[in-house]
Amino acid sequence: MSDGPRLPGVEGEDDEDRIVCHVDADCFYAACERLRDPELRGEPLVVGMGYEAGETNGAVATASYEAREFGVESAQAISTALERLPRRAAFDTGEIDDPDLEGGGQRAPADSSERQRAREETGYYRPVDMEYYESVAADVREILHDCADVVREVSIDEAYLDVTERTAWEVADGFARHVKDRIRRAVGVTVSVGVAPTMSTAKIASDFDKPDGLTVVEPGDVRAFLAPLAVDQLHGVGPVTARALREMGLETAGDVAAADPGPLVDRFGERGRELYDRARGEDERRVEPKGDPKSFSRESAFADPVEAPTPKYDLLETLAAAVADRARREGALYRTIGVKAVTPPYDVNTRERSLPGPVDDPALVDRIARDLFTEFEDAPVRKLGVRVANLEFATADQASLESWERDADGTGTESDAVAADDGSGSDGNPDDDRGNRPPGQSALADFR
DNA sequence: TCTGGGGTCCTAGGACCC
DNA sequence: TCTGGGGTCCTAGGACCC
Repeated sequence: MSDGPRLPGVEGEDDEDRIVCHVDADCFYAACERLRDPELRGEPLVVGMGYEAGETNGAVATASYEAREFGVESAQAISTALERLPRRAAFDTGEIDDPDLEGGGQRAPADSSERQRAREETGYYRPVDMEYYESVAADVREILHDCADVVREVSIDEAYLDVTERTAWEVADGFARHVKDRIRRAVGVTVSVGVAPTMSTAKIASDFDKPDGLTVVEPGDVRAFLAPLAVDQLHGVGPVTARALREMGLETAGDVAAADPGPLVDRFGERGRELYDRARGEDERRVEPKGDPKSFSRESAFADPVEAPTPKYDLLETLAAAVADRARREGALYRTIGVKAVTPPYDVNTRERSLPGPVDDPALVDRIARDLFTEFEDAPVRKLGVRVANLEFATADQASLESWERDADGTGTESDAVAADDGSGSDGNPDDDRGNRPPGQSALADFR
């Protein structure tokens, strides 16, 4: 950047010194539910995905800290969660009168203080309501963008901020406090914040003191901060890698940092190198806004494995339509269509097919998904998925060029280009583009 | 903990090309 | 004729993240 002379070796050192902030909302889904229903505040609360009121299907998306005390954990089956933390509603209606004896109504009514204690061993269950959470997240996002020059949103409840130009190490603590306070006052949810010179350390720092945490790790303290952490605290180390590392005698980030990187690379490939670097607090990644998505998918599980073909094809059709619709609303063309079939005990099978060129063609998604799925037609299936990938987000210019190219060789349809025009998809009505589709199928529909 | 849903990235083998 | 090497694309699976 600078035109001035630079000493070799220390070149760019100052330019590269960043201040990165990782902001992570605490139990975000639960916090949102409490926002619109204050009765839930301070109570054990479980938000379930694939869960419907009164049912036992699905998995825990978020458990409040109060619910975690009963052993309810993220990703747990709702049925398991219910064993540990029965429904408050069931208790209040007298359906159960002792959480330890769910379903056993034979007991004599307890006295009121005993009853009160029993009641406290139950909790609230709510189904996920993404639309509402998105609206809350949008308010948080607005504040984040106001607090930093560059923001990378990682998920609905998590973002990295490059705040190098907004603060300095000496006052980073106050800066982070300001971000937290603004979000709490304006939106009503608490976030945990980690500040560090790299993305990977900032991420760990935000997790360090949850909930409502604030941890600043200055450049000189990074190694000492990371050293005592268990290896599975490192981002990218899951159960499999953690076990492998322990087998190599590496228990903590400090052990990894002090290890010979050679064997790590031999065992884990490129990831081994990354692991080694991250454990040492080295991470060259810059905070950058998130680019276009790489794929869209929809999947759904059966309550029990299904063998009969018809319900499977019915679900497949629904998923295919939903994925194609999503792509169209987002203005994406796709060149690869795939299916996923999960068979007992839990074998994940994927099949995919790439097309000669990018399309927007719901009928084709349906046909290819069916075709790829025939292999599993008679197999017991617990879960199904449809995916489109190799996405292309055409600009208006590109769309007309594409249209021209494909019309020229006779393999395209005008509707592909029309649907790809990202200036038109703003109202999100999937039916809008239908009128532009010529009768019959696109030429590519003959591809198989 | 026997299992939701939506993503990303990496690896490895085979096909195919030059 | 049984033998190079490099590059890219495709597919399936796996690990991981929230």
